[in-house]
Amino acid sequence: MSVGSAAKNQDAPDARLPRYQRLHDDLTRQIAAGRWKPGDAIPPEAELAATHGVSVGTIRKTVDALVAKGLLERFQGKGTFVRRPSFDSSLFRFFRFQRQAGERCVPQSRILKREVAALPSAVASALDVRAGSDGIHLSRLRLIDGTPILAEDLWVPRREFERLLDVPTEEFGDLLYPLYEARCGKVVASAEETLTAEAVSATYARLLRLAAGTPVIVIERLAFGYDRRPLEWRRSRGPADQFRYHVEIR
Amino acid sequence: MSVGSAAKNQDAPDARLPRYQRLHDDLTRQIAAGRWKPGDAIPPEAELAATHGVSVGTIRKTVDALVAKGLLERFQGKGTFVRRPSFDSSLFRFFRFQRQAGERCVPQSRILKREVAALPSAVASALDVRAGSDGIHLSRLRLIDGTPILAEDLWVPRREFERLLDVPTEEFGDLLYPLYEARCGKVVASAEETLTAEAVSATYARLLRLAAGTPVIVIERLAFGYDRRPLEWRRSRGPADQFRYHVEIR
DNA sequence: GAGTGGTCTAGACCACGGT
DNA sequence: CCGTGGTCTAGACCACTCA
Repeated sequence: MSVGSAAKNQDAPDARLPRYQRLHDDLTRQIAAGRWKPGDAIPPEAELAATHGVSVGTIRKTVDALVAKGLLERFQGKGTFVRRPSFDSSLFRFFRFQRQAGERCVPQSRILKREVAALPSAVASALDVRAGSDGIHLSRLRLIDGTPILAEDLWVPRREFERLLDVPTEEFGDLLYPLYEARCGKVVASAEETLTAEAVSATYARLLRLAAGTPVIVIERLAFGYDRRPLEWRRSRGPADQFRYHVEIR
Repeated sequence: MSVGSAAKNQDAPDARLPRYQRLHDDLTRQIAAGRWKPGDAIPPEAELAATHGVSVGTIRKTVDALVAKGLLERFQGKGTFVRRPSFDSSLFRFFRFQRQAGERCVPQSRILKREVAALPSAVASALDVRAGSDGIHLSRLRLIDGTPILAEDLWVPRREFERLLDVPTEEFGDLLYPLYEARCGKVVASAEETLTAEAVSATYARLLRLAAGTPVIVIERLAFGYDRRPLEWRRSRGPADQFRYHVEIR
């Protein structure tokens, strides 16, 4: 009756953890590894229960947690699906550019520079890669109706995003995360942002067409994959009077 | 066998909602009403199950949700307790003033003004009270080591915070939320914040001892009670170079 | 109607905190 | 030791979707 089936897994993940925990890690790993693509349905709960040798209740507890984390999505009568992070909407929830009231739009993107260079040490550290390793650096400007709204500098590790170099920058499109997914198989699932503000520097004043000293919001974002490993670091600046950043606490 | 026991409750809360939902609302209401104070234990799960006529599993599902929402706290072997929102730490997570690295401190508070006046219409609307009703308005300055770090204007509805007028402003202390709780029985449990930035106006430049035009972060906060009803609205301004606001997305 | 998730039950056993 | 929450089960029945 004891659970001790002497199952010595080589990566020793279970040290008498509750089963729903192990299931959680297991499913997370499989999703991160791409066993099911975003939009795919995972097996029905009954099947998962059978294949994992646990009861449906335990499966439900695990899936509940993954749904809460935003990894999965449930639809009664249809199934449980890997969530495609509709990141683009949540990312821009803090802008207040609506053409018509309430309407969202994706700003146009113009790549200003793409280069391969050693990652700045702070960035390498944030991305959790060896100091001094190569990265791809992009500078881009984002505009709405031709008005610059955001100047961005971002880095990704070269090793994992090599294929980004195959695409002409004119063909990058307005959003990068779909490109990461299509070209490099990297799905951005979550992020951490740090906000501050400063008086605009000469460089960015020119880019954003602002008077010297105008306040700009500075947003640093570290984006993570399904497995919570960091993928991309970026710093964005935009005119403060265009920004409202909304947060719920607790 | 049907559940339709023709129970016409006068406030018609249940329109065939799942029981864990009704329990959830029920417990939330009782906590908000102060049946148990922060720090108190609620009855054990078995007892709740018995008194509510549901199984323990259903109680657990409900309590799980309340724990996730931060209303309750569980301790194995001890019980389930109403959480005292240790708001003071989470509220200040965005400052980067540490005297020593990593160390937090509560800024000193100096009340500059207290007055009774009709709530500005935008504030009345945010607080969900009749336009034109009386509010209490406080202006205060918050300092660290004597350096002004934050200038705040805040409003609460007079009706519910009348007793705030009994206390000399010199005795307000450095934190308001504990005062709200002690004097008015109002516990702040959550909040929404909106951030933006602007060039400092003459008034606030003087208060914060900044050069004219220095960028300041502007934080508007709407604070809620356990029952999610708005309690207080405030707007704070502080020098941008003192602020780092950290957020997790998704 | 077959298949899916959604709700709910009644009870077993475990782990922890106090006495 | 007892009372608490923590894990897990096996199965019932409901609600929804889709062919």
